[in-house]
Amino acid sequence: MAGRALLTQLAKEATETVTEPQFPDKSEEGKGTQDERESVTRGPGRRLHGAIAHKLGTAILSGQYQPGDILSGEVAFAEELKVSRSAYREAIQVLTAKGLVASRPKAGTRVLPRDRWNLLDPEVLAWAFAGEPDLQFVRDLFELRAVVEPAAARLAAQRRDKADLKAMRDALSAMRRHTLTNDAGRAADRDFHDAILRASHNAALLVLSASIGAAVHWTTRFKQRARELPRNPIPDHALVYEAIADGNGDAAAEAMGVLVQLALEDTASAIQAAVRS
Amino acid sequence: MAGRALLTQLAKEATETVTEPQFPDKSEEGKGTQDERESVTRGPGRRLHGAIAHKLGTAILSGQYQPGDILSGEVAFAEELKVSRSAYREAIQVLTAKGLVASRPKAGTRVLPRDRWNLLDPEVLAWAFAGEPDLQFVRDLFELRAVVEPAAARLAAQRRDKADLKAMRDALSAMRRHTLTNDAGRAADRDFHDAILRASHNAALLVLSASIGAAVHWTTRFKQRARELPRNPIPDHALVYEAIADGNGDAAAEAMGVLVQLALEDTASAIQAAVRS
DNA sequence: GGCGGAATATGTCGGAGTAAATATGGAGAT
DNA sequence: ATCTCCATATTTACTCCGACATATTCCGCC
Repeated sequence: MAGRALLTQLAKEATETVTEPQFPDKSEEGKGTQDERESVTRGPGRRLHGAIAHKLGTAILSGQYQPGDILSGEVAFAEELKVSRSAYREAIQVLTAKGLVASRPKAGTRVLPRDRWNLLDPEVLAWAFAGEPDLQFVRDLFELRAVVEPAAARLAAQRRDKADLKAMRDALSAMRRHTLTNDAGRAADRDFHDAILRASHNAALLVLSASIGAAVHWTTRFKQRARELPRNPIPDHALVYEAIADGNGDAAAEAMGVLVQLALEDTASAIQAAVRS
Repeated sequence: MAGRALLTQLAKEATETVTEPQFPDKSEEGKGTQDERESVTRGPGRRLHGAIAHKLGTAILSGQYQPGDILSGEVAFAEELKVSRSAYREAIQVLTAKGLVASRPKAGTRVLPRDRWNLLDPEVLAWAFAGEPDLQFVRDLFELRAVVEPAAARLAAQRRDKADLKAMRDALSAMRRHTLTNDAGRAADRDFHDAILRASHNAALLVLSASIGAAVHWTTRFKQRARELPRNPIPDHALVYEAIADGNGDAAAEAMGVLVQLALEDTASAIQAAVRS
């Protein structure tokens, strides 16, 4: 049962990518060379099929497998990964549920074309940003924010209740306390945007909060690298809050529009810097 | 092996979900009775775990299981369904991937709160509309359309290429030929909106096309019931096309805005009628 | 060229054993 | 006597294995 070695390696690679996003770990794709340091991190709470799904998902999102490619057969692939066929199959079911692959008897499991992928699924989003992110896709996500968030702010201005406003105030004060230079501050930023989406009282928009939040989180990594944080975002956020509190939908949409626009510019320049280096 | 009976029953139940937006198969099954229940009796390409996922998914979306509820254990539930634990587990993995449930050893499998559900996943959307649809959710989806589609039209006006315009023209002429009274016409309608989303050349927006398209498809069931189709939608659609062809983003967004607004009103009145009855 | 059988990969099954999280109980301290 | 803390027990999901069933595809046959 030497197969356990690779299993722990897989599990470690996939440590907590969804809820607590951290570095996508640069595990170097060590091929067969496995390191037998198992007891160090103990058993990561990760499930095996989740780890396999993560591995295959990132491989697909990074273009390692391209649409139309056919994966090796179940038995072969499972044996190669040193896992049982059951675990491999459950991982494939996850990928299938997210529209990444489809399998049919005799035909094998093939990667679906990109437009079938659920790119807004938080987990898929995490996989997309696990490696080198596609700059074009980052731009697309910001365009989505620029479309959705101002509209959500407008609705929020019309429908917010006291609890919504309190959530925004709390997030705002947390942002003031921690600033955006640390994790707590960035979490507060997410909470603020999430509170606005919630205040829109629209389930369909709220679902996008998870996707947008994930996108924001991953793109802030770029901003960190380029450690120029010239702008103080608090006044802009406060402006959005006050417009929503006043019930002024147009002003809220306008203020949120500039907010996203500024974030886009910051990120764009940060990406430029990253590309240049 | 007498358990097979329930299996085929499950498979049959799941045939109408049509998670393959690929080609709705232009033969259209011809059935005179306007779909109503297109359970074509035949459940061929359907997998067992897919059927179980459908059954549980609809049960959750319909509120039969509420957030926080704990499902019976694997062995018990699998035995109750007369399926193997493997099939049941693979179904659970699908639901987990879509954020509907989460399972942990000893704690069991519990239904997650609504805001963790991937409501925009096409399959989840289908489950949501499998039973009596939530009127509030329908309204939310139309608000999402009202937000996304005009913005997509504006981008499309700036970025469309010849192929995009051709796709729109083809869909438009197909709409003229078939009118919206039959499936072919409605499919052309979907194609038109899909072509616009594609012309925005934004992957994030395009993903919403599948969700929006599914939402449109399910809501049209209401419009069918209320068989009043007073408005001729062609001029409105043509207006959108011309604005995009002209590269006039503002006009395209404006025209698309009224289009969605009209669709919302039609659906609202149809729902009113349905509720009254 | 259409048709039917063989090959092959996915799909399904049942059981056994492992790992993890909760519940339980007891020992010691306050 | 009550509380805290820790070891243990138990329950449940997780993983593995080997076999059989089923559905497609492919190829030879008519």
